[in-house]
Amino acid sequence: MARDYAEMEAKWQKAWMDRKLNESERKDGKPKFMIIFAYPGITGYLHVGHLRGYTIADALGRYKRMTGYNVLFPVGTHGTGNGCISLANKIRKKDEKTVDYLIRNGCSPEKVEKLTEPMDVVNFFNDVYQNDYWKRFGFLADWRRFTCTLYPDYAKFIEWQFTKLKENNLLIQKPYYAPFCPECGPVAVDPSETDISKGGLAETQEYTLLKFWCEEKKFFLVAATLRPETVYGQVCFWARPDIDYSIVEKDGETWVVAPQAAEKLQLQFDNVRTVGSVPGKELIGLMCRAPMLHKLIPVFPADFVDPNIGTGLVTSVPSDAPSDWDALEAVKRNPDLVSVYNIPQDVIDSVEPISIISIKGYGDFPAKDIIDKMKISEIKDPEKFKEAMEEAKKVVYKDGYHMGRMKDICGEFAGMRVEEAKDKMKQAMIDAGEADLFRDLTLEVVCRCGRTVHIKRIDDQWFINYADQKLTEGTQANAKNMTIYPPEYYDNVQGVLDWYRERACVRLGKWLGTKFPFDSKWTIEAISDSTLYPVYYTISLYANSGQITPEQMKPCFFDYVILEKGDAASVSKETGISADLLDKIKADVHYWYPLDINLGGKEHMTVHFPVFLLNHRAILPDEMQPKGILVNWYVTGKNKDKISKSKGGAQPIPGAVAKYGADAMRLYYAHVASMYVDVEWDEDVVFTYRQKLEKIMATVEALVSEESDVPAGPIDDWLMSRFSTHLNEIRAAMDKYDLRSMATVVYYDMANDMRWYERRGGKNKATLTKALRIWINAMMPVTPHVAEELWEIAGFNGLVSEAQLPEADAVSPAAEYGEVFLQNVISDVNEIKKMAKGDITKAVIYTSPAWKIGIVKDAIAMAKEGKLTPPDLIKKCMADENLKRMGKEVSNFASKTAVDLKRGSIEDREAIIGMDERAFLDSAKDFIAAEVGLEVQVFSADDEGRYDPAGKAKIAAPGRTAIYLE
RNA sequence: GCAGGGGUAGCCAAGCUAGGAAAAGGCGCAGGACUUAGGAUCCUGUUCUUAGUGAUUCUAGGGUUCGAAUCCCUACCCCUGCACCA
Repeated sequence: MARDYAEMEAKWQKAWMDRKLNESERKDGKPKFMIIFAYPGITGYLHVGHLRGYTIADALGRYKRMTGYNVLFPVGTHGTGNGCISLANKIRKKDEKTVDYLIRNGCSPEKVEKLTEPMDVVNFFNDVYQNDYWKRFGFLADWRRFTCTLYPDYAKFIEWQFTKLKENNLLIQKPYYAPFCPECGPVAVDPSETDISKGGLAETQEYTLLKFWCEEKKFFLVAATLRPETVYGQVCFWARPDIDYSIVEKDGETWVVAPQAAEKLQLQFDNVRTVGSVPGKELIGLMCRAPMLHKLIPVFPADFVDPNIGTGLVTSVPSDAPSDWDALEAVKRNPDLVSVYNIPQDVIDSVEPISIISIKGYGDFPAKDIIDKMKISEIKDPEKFKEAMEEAKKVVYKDGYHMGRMKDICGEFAGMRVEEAKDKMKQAMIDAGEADLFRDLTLEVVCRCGRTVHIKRIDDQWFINYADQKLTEGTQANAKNMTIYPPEYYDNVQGVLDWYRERACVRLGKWLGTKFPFDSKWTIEAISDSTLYPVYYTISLYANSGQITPEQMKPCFFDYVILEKGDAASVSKETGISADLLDKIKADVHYWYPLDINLGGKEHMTVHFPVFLLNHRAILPDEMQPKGILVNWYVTGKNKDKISKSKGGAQPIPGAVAKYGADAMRLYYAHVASMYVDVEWDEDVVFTYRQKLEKIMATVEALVSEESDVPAGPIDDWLMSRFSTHLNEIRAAMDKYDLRSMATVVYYDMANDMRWYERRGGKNKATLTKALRIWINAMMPVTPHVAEELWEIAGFNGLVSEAQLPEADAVSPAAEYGEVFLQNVISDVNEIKKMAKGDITKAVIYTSPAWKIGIVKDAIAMAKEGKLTPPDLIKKCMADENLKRMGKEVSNFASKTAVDLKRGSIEDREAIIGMDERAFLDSAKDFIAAEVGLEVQVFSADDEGRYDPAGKAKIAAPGRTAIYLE
């Protein structure tokens, strides 16, 4: 049967809106629950992966609604940064890829034309996120409170937040080295490439600049190295003969570096200027004095040197650097050295590798060893050769760092571990004026504007001092009192808070965001303006409705409504907001806060969540500290990588909803795996969830349209007990926010029970009505549209989204046990039937003899007194003359019973004993016969006239029938 | 490097913070029912063995225990985050 999901969804979404279910109002005295998901940054269209966490948040909110809470689930977006600026720029320039991307995701060409201003982009995506994603998924979010970090009222809130940080002495200034675009200012370099167009994997490395004095020319050749500990192994120096180098003046010294490096130096040091240039080939053959060694070494030509990396000059340590080893071998065979550069042969000959570091598993020259081991000399393809060299470098560096020890030749550093020597030698050379520090990126990084990004020193950078000890400890203490899932993160967050240091909180350049209130040349950066914001959702309602204006939202306003500082009259006077309204807002803030759950993707574990906690601790009082954090893992692409929003290719959300229906997607997210593992996106899996839902809908429809009304019997008791059990399971699971377990119960266990009830002939109207009310209600959090539809079909009043989940009745193990027993009998018969040879037409079932029941009863009684042991039980049995006559059979059974009872629960055993198996099976005889396809006879093992040709009956025990087939 | 997570049957995935069921559930596969064309539904089965209560399994190897997928140790392998990125 084809269902129009879109129509069904729209119908119920409208019904919810009409009833204003999503609009959360303070209800004094009613318990509240406030949940948010970490709002998304506006970087383009979202994909099916993002909806995982959002959907879970909505489902949790809905669950809380149906269990007595007044729920607030607000949403917003984060537009800070330059994503929207660059997107608008690209659109303005009609960048083909960008336009394509927009159109492919459903933006009309006319609309694309209009997205040329950053705020247009912001507003466009704010609309897309709310209307095309969240509303389509049926979220009961309070849209009236929607906020965006670029709204003027939000900015007022951020200004206030920073005022508070400053008052608390948590803002500090110090120099900082940042990736910097000459056009846009500092940029974020990270794999998601939000700010940049190339080089997201680049890292900032700290090089040691080594100064080599060249007496002949009166200048320093300056090399950059990552391994200052290897200076004792320097034997020569590499320069590119085919490029020109720059001569720069720095603090009265003359340095030679590649022109690219000269540019970078100017960004990181004062008083650097380029004063001339020198061709690389003129450097070849010069002798220069190596730092630390204080020995003259020759400059040799090398073409592996990259002028874009470091200084474009390299000191050579062939013993430990594979490329140096390789280049040295090559240069020694190069006749140009003598003929072109006039280097004396004895100088060339004197250059020999020096062994300086001993590493377990390597010989004197680790560089040579790794080259041999990886058989790099045999690689012909230049690209692959280069890659192999890189790999070799990494391996030998890493092994050297961890396992290496400095050899005796290394002066005062001899015997030290490399890890330790590295810093000490670096510092020694800096102190001696032979070295300096320099930072560079490992890859070329290009800003979204097209300019190349370099590291720049920024002197007056503002930081939030997250290293503050009191703040850290206070935050850690709060985190210990919070509900944090998964449990690993509960433990882990303590350590994360420990290593949190000062964090840059503002940046220069053209960025969207709030201006730094103490110096407007700075803009508050993206992480720092998204830490305390959940509390703002309690206020945004009033700004959005125009009851208060940004101009009125002065610090004293926030002080009053959030921190309860000041008095209404004077704040009212200063802001122009009526005292009544001030008090109303204040009451709202303190009704909804603290935040109960902040849910976000796992990427937030070391970024957003810690600063979220820290800022709350820094600014808000104890009673407003957050209560919970939930972390969700990703939906990944086929190759286990995160589905990238920028790279496209992922299923656009509106298409997926149209194809599978919102509820199938919701069920998929809730049930496909634990929240705490990554899931590979697979449309076929979503489809099976859709089928599952359709099956359930068909089942309910069939049950509702059932005409007959069979009187209630044991199977009705069974179903009611099962549903009570399930209600308990649901509540237990949701106490741990375990949506997946809850969904298993609702969509699988309960569905199976309904099917079994029907199979057993259950058709009692009252039972069905009660069961359906529970079942459909339990579906509401995960599949609200389907639940509403079924709720209506079943004839229940109102909206299920407003209904309260019934409390569980008492669970009856006895009522549940009968069916378990029955299923065991059937599966045993089937099992034996499979094994038996020949035609089987009849099954004879024997129930336990009375004496065994008696023994179990005795055993239970003894167990309850806590003195059940096999010998005692046997003794008691043997006191009975009738039992004694059966001897060994009795003692065997008794000891087995005693052991069994120690494991299983006594309640279950009592349920078994409490049942008249014979009567029960008699009543179910026809059902068994139909299930196994055999004629069925039932006897008690005690029946005198039983049919028992194989003598099977004696095997029968309570809970376990004996079976004979023929 | 620093910090952390994990290896479960053909696949996905529970269970493993409280040790006691060949190991939930789903998918896939096989057989059957129904009855038909739908990416159906419903039963049954899906380690080996066997007229059922047996044997061997949860990366590998040790250990603790009456008993371990679950606790401890070792090895191998995989993965994640790491700060002006939300």
